[in-house]
Amino acid sequence: MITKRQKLVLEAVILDYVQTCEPVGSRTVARKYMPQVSSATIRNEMSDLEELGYLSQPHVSAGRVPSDNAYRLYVDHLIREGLIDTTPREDTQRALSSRMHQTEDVVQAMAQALCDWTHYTTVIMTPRQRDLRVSTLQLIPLRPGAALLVIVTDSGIIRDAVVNVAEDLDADKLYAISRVLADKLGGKSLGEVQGILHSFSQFVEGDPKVLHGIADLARQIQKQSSNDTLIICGSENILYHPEYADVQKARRFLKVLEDEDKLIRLMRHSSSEGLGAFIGSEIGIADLEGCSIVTAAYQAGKGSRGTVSIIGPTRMNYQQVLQSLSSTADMLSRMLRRTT
Amino acid sequence: MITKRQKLVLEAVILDYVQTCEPVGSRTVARKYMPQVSSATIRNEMSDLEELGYLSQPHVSAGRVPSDNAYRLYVDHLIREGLIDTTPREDTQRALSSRMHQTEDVVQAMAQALCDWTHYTTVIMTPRQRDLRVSTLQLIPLRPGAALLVIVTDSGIIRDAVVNVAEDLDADKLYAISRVLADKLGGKSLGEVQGILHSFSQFVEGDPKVLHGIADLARQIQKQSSNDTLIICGSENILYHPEYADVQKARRFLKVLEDEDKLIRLMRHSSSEGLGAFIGSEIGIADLEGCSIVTAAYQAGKGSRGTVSIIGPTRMNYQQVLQSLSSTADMLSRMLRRTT
DNA sequence: GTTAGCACTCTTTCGAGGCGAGTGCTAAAC
DNA sequence: GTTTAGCACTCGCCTCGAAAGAGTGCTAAC
Repeated sequence: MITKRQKLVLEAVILDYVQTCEPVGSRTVARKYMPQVSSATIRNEMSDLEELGYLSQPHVSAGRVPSDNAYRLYVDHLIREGLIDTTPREDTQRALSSRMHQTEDVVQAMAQALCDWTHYTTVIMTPRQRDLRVSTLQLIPLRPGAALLVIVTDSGIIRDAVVNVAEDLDADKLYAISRVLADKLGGKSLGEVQGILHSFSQFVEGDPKVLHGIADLARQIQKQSSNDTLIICGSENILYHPEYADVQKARRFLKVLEDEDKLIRLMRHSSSEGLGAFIGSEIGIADLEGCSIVTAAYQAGKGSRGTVSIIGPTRMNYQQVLQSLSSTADMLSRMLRRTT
Repeated sequence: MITKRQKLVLEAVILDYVQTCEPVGSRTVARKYMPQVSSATIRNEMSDLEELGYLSQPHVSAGRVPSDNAYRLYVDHLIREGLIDTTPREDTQRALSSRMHQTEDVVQAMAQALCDWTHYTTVIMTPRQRDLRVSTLQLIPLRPGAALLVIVTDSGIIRDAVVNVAEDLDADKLYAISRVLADKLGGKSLGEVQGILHSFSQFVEGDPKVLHGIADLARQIQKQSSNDTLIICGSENILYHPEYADVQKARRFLKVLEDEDKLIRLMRHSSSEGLGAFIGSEIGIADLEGCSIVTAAYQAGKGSRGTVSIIGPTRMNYQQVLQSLSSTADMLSRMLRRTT
């Protein structure tokens, strides 16, 4: 077990290291954080903390650097002790109040606010679309043989896809079909919609071209609903941090952000609700060595969960990040419930 | 006037410098590009070229580096002599053939292909939306008092906006209104639509709430149509180039790309048709020092012009870039004409 | 248990010296 | 008159070594 004073020393090291990105020496801790004891005492404590695996020395005559374990302890402490204040920041609220109606614009704006404020990279995953429920849908004529299918879901997310339809369908006929479809499909999740559409094409009698159109539509929905959407914002922020003074490293970081599938898999693994964090090697991606990912889950409609997360160097201001994420997730949940 | 052989030397310096990013010495030019003459001869030519302002030396015992003027000469030469082959690359065609119907997806895919292939940053400006013509439109009920307006334009670009409508309008009523509106507005440009809608709200008698909805709609269209859209792709590619080994510089570069307004103004100034280039200081943005922007214009529908451009270090493979841009613009023009 | 003192280690910084690349100039050759 | 060989000169870059500085661990005293 770790003593009270060791905790204090550890916290001091973390705070100072987060600020300066330089190994922290015993004298610094004593002077800036714990003036009541001498540097020699701190030195002893630090030596013990190193043995416990919470600190390490880049080299023998340098100060100490917190380990992944140290950050873990610190973050768990922050979360458990409820030191996170979810009051949203002013500018996030301003972004929201500028009366944007369309969900995805709002999410985009929040991502932007988040990464402006934290100077890290923001990734928001919108919920798996198969879990979204159809609120209404409509077919709009584009050109002979093609129509635009617009699906409005319960959380306000709008999806559109171009589908092939029979050549002879005009606007009125498409509208009639839309009404029937909307009637049958309203309230169903996008996942269910596929199955229903397939059974349609087996049982309904009618123009084979229309049936072809319906199958096409099912396929499009399948395609649309099977992937979650990621909104990535401020990836260039990584260049602000001295850990990434090496361009090679920055490039590898940005490369990972391009691989959306990998990120999505990662986000899905994050703690099922509330706040969570992957610290350093916990991420399990070699190219993200030295990074942490902090995530917060939000609810969109019933049962479908999205995450909002921040990726930055392990040496990260966890307090600030947890706070921002927490309030953002909170607002997102409230917003997306509102439109249900 | 510049002699034939000076041109050859200049071209050799440019080609070698573009490849290596190192000052080019006389011996290198003689050995690799002009084995028929000696390095001393090249040395004399280079000295003259420096006097003419086409070459410069980073320091006295280094090789020569081409100046902005040199690139200008070279690019003008390439364009004027018709050395640009517009045959599209295979993978660009593949991206297109993967049957994407929606214009914006196609444009996105082309941007991606372009920056994968060139390793520079691609910026595509879609045409000013006020010039787009309405093909059809439809109002879709979202919730009481709000509807989604979907406008399909002649070039296949789809715009949607949430508008406030009277509370008592159900799907059928909205559809009826849509038909009337589509009838009145079809073929008009988005710019004209605003005016027409305003005159509506003065002359049509009816439910004031509907009128309010129409005014709201006009405002939304105004907002949507007044800004051009930029698609930026591969901004992190800049990190691949040794000029940007300095993180500070890379950051400034990425910062400029975030300022869309500035970019749009720049794109608008580019040569009104065909190929054009801003080389180095011609750009006129301090933070883009050492960069060039090459642009190609494309037509989308009648009268509305978009540009596709590539931003990279001044030391850029202009031949390749001009070629890729030219063929991409060509394909875009053809594609967007098709859907008219 | 805490602290002062001190020897020790290791990085960082700075300057000197040598190396190499490339030039400009001169004089000779074509 | 143009081209070429030869040579002295310049200047950036690399390496090496010494000095400085930061921080530790240990010991002995409080």
